[in-house]
Amino acid sequence: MAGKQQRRPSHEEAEETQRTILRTAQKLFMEYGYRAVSTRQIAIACGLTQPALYHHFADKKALYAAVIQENLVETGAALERISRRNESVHERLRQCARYLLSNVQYNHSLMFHDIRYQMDADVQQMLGEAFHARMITPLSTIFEDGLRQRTLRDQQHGGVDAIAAAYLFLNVLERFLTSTSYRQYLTASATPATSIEEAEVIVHILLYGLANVERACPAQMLDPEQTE
Amino acid sequence: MAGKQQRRPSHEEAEETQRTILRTAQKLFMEYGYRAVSTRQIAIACGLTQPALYHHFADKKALYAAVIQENLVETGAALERISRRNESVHERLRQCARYLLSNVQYNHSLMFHDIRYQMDADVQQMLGEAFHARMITPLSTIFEDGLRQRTLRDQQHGGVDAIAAAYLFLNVLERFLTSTSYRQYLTASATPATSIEEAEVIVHILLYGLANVERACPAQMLDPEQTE
DNA sequence: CCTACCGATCGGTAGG
DNA sequence: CCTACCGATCGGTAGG
Repeated sequence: MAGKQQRRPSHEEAEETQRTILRTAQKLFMEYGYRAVSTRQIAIACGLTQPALYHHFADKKALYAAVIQENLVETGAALERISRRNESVHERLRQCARYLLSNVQYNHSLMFHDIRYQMDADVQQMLGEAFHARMITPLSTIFEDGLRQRTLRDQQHGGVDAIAAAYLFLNVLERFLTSTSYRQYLTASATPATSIEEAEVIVHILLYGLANVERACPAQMLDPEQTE
Repeated sequence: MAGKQQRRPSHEEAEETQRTILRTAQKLFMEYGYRAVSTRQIAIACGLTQPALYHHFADKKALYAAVIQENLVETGAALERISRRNESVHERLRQCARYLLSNVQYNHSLMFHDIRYQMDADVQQMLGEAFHARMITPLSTIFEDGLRQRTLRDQQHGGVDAIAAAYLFLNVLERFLTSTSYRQYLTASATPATSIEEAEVIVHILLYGLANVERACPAQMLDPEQTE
């Protein structure tokens, strides 16, 4: 197992190959989805033959799980770092939004769909926990700070709990990503925002909403009079 | 072509079969995605053999396009009806949210991904235009009313244009759908909201945000001082 | 609308 | 890490 002369790759080479596979597979899986990417496609993009992949990963599912896991760890580290900074809730959310808009190219919905429908139950469980620990937890600590400081509404005043806020934040972020891509291929409408501007708009809307506060009072809206 | 005795199905039977195929295919495509559903799976669920599908639809892509088209027309009719009512922006958005939460079981991200990566260019174009006409246009007319009345912020005051607002609305809606399903299988956290309650929460957050307005003033946030 | 069948492609294995 | 190859399944067609 220690590495033969020339035919067999050295330990370092094998490790580098593995990193190449992970990086390549990530790009393909995140763009096209699990089923739409074949093992041959990944291998060829890495300069390998298809069976060579099975030297590094047990099967296609294991490769996919490794890709997601690696991604969550990396993104999670960044979000945790930001969430611990000594800055306002608004500023930390803005920084998280910037990070995610710049560095996360994948579609969370697609990823979750693949995890749910293509992975086995044990892997689903594992990746679900990793997602919660790496993405939801750091974001929700920021929202908890806001709830504690009362700069955010609690559930009695039209707000949501910190966990739900974290999900909402991710959803709004992704939404913007997707809506610009809709628009690009639908009408090529002008949306020239940079990630920084986009992050600010998203956080602003999430915190303050679309309503003109001079005109409408949020408090009165909490008791809907179910008229159909 | 006028309909043979017993072997060949009558015109009416053929039409009913076609409706059955559309309904069945819709359920499967919307849940699992285009590639994950085989033509045999659809046929068996309809009580047919796989080649029989090709009597009603040219190929799998044409069937998928017909499913999406039918769906957009139906949903679009409901949204147009609501958008023309003589009620407040808030109330109409609430009703749209209720309708979509109750009647639209599909994942827009998945649908768009499939349209983008599995359909041919001409079908992409057609479905993209249908989506804009049936879903975005009715929603954006409601937001336009709000902008005209100045109950919604314009772009100079931290708002977005009516089209972007419509996309955002759909995104937030879908987000909530997805977040509850994340939570169901992640931690089984308590989120017992009905569609009606959920619709109200979503519209409220979209209009008024998560911030506690007694504490924070949205206006001052419009000039971000790019500190990293 | 069915039986029978095709070529292509898939994930994965044998064996070196 | 390659060559050679397998069984399964896919979308689609022929022909009645």
